[in-house]
Amino acid sequence: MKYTEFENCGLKKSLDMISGKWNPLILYHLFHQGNYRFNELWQTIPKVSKKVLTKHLRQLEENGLIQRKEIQGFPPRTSYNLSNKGKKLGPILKDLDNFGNS
Amino acid sequence: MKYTEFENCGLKKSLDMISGKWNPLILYHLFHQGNYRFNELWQTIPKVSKKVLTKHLRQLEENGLIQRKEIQGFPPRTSYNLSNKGKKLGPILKDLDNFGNS
DNA sequence: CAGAATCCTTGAGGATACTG
DNA sequence: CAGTATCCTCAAGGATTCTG
Repeated sequence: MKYTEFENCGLKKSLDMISGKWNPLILYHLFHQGNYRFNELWQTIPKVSKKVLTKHLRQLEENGLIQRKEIQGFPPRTSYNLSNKGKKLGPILKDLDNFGNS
Repeated sequence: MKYTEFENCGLKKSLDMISGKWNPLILYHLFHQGNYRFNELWQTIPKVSKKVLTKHLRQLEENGLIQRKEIQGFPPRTSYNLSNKGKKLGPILKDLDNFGNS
C-alpha cells in the first residue's frame, strides 16, 4: 500500500474521525449518557474552549458520527447525540481501550 | 470520565500509539511482509524523512508494538518486525478500516 | 445559550546536510 | 546503512472577547 492509497483507505478515515484531541471524550460521554446540550457537554469537558468544542462537534457531525438538533426558541438550544453509525464505533473503541490497558 | 482520567485510560494510550502520521502505514507493512530493514521500510514509504521515520519507529518500539534488532558488522543493519503485542492490533485496525469504508 | 471572531502558542512533521 | 543534527513550516488547539 502506497501513501496515496493510504490517504483514501478506511483506516485513515476512521483515525481522522476519532483522533481529534477531544473526540474520544465527546464520544465517550454521548455513549454513556446519550444526549447533551452544548453547554452541558462543555461543562462536562471544561478544559476545552467553546471554539474547539464546536469545531470537534462539527467534524463529528460531518463524518456522520453524531447528530445535531436545534431546538427553536430563545435562548437557542442544541442537542447532540450519537447517530447509528456512531454507535457502531462503540465496540471498536472498547477494543482499543482494552488493548491500551493490556 | 474526566479529562485527567481520560489521559490515563487505555483508549487514549492506544490512540497515542497508532495516531502518528506514519504509524498505521508502518504497521500495515510489517503486518503484510513481516520483516523490514530500515532503508527497505524507508523506500517503501518514501515520503517520510529518515528523522521522522526513526522517531515513529522508536515510539512504536517503546510502546512494545515492534521489535528492533541490530545486526552486528559493517555497514550497520537493523531489522524491524511486529511484537506479539503488535500483532494483536491487527484485528482492531481491520475493524477500523471496515468502519471507515462503510 | 450556543456559538463566532480574533490573536497566539506549541509541537508534529518536513527539508537538508552530516556521520560512525 | 542507519541513523543525527539543524533549521523551518504549518495547523491544531488555546485564551479571550463579542453577539444574535
